[in-house]
Amino acid sequence: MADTARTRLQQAAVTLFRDKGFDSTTAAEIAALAGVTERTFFRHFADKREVLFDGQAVLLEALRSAIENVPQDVPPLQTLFRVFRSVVPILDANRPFSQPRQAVISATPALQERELAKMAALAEALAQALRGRGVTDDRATYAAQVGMAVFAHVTLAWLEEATPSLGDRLDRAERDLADLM
Amino acid sequence: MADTARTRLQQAAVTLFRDKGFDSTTAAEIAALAGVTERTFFRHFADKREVLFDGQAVLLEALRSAIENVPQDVPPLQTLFRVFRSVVPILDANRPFSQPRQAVISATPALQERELAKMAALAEALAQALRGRGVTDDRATYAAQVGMAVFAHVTLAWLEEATPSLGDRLDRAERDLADLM
DNA sequence: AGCTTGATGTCAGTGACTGACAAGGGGAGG
DNA sequence: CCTCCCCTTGTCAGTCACTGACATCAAGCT
Repeated sequence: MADTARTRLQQAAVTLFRDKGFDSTTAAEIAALAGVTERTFFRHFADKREVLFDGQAVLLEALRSAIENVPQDVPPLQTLFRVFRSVVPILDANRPFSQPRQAVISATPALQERELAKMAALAEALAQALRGRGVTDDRATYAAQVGMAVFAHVTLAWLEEATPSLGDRLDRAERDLADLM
Repeated sequence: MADTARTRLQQAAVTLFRDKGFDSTTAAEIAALAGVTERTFFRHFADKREVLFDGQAVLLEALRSAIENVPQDVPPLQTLFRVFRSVVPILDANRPFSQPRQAVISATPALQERELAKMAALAEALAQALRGRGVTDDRATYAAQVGMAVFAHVTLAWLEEATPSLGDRLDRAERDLADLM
């Protein structure tokens, strides 16, 4: 988290996106506010949207490793809920940063699109992990997608409104899901 | 489906994307092949990707109206599966067009991103419809997302490989889903 | 000191997309 | 038949996202 060009760019981006909106801030403006050139911006981030989606990589690794600590005999969906609960502390710690970021995303269709892509990647990673634990191909896909859908919806609601807590919301979601079947 | 500029643009786009790839075909090339100017392309489609995502609107309406014909007392997920089965004939009829289109999408990350966004919109529409039938807010969201995830996965697999039929695949998916819980 | 490596700056170019304005063609009403 | 109007398209100029090629410069290694 040093004061590197990369992190300055990320902070500048959130600030400008929040103040002027995503569409009407140029990559050059972000770079200027961060004290670098536009070219440097694109060296750090593949495109203008990507500047907001770095945490996903961290989250992905957290989820990947968390899944290892769940006994193999726990059924797939239940496994995922345990994994989600295990990353709650991380999300809690990041809420101050995540909240304004999510506000920007929620206000910008182009960014929501990217977020969906990231969620899909996360879901695919979870599915892979489940397959590694002996879950059938399709079932792993379904479990991962269902899990991610719930996880995304719950965290989004929790970023808009801090209470109830993430844990409580997950409990409730798990019950809702059970009712559904 | 007349021979309008719009449809010519769509056909030209699929052709060129298939032959040269999405990234290395320009909007101007598509327009030229369709016999119009680049400006006309962007009058018909908000952006270069959107030229491939028109059918979604038709599908959405089909799903919307199909849901009306399911008795209110059928539980949510089961409702959705009935709805999906009811649009199978439409999808069957469109397979010749959908298949090459999907091949292009599957080969292009930028297009997959857009497809996810369209699916999310479809899911939201289904959720709305379910809420209109008295399903609780969150449960409607979950049911719709679960349903769409399965529907998307099933149709994708079916576009890659025509047999088993869509109906059979839906049956199997429904069973897989039940197992999951 | 000399060399290498990684991050940054500079510059020129391509292509997606937009706004403003003009032009043509067919249909409705006189 | 003429005229007005609307809808679609063409033209042109401009902004901005993004890229490749090359130069610079500081930090660490030998």
